[in-house]
Amino acid sequence: MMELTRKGEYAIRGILYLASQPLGKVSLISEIAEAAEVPQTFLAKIFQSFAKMGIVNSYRGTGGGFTLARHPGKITLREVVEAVEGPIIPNRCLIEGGGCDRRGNLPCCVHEVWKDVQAGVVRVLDGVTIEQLAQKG
Amino acid sequence: MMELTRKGEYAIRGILYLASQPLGKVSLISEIAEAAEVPQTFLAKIFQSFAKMGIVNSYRGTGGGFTLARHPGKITLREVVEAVEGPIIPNRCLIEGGGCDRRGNLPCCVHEVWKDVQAGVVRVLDGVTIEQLAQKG
DNA sequence: GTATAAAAGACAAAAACGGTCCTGAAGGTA
DNA sequence: TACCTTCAGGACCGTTTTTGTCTTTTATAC
Repeated sequence: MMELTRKGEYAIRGILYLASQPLGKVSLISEIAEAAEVPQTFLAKIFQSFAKMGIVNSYRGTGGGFTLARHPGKITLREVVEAVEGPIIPNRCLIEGGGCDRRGNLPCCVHEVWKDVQAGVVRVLDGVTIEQLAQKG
Repeated sequence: MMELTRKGEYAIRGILYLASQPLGKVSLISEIAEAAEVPQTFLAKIFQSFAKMGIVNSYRGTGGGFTLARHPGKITLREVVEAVEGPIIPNRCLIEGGGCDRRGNLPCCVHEVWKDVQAGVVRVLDGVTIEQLAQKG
């Protein structure tokens, strides 16, 4: 249960490669894919998501590629994971805005527990930057 | 990401029904399914898992059915969820026993983070019993 | 213009999810 | 013994998600 998919795994590997490069250096997706050992076309999709979320900048044409959009110390693991996997939601009932009980419009009896789980996971992932991860190697 | 499946949702609903019944009362799967609004054959599979994990007792033949195997205050939400969804493992690397780094037999740089996530989730779910949930519900 | 590189979308195999159905086994009951 | 009840176990099946690939388009540099 609660398992990260390959996409999330690849996303982390890809962004960590960028973080390991000199700040501001533009990297090709082919280069990142090779270094991170991820299928190139799949990684391209992942980096599209990153670009949309403002985690990386993308440049087209000759000399194009990707750079981090911010200092790696300002990018959290949570952002990276959520960019490709969507928000961290242990149960649908957290989306339905409190009307999750089957007999009415109140929160179900597990609602608060899922909120606690969510908060716990978010706190851990928000507490780690890709700079910290990159330093560990 | 990290979403509970229907199976987990149904599992909780089913066990909560049992917890709401007089202690020791034997309930038919058909009765539980109707009360919990879950497809009966599907719920039957779920209760098979419960029985294997020692959460419920099952009895066959006339007068058979299911009872809780323990007092509801001694059954945690974690047990219920894990019985049907498997162990809480945010990343495969937690299974591989430390050899998750691509360049060798060491833990990867995110390993400790996943351990923290896992520990956090487990702590929350272990802190809630189905008795507590049943009282609220 | 032309080469380069990312963006976007269509497509597809494989796995997981969300069930159903059927047979068998175990336990009562007459 | 025969029969009925109830759970156990496995086969099956449609749908969705995952894990990609491939092709076309768009933006940019030279």
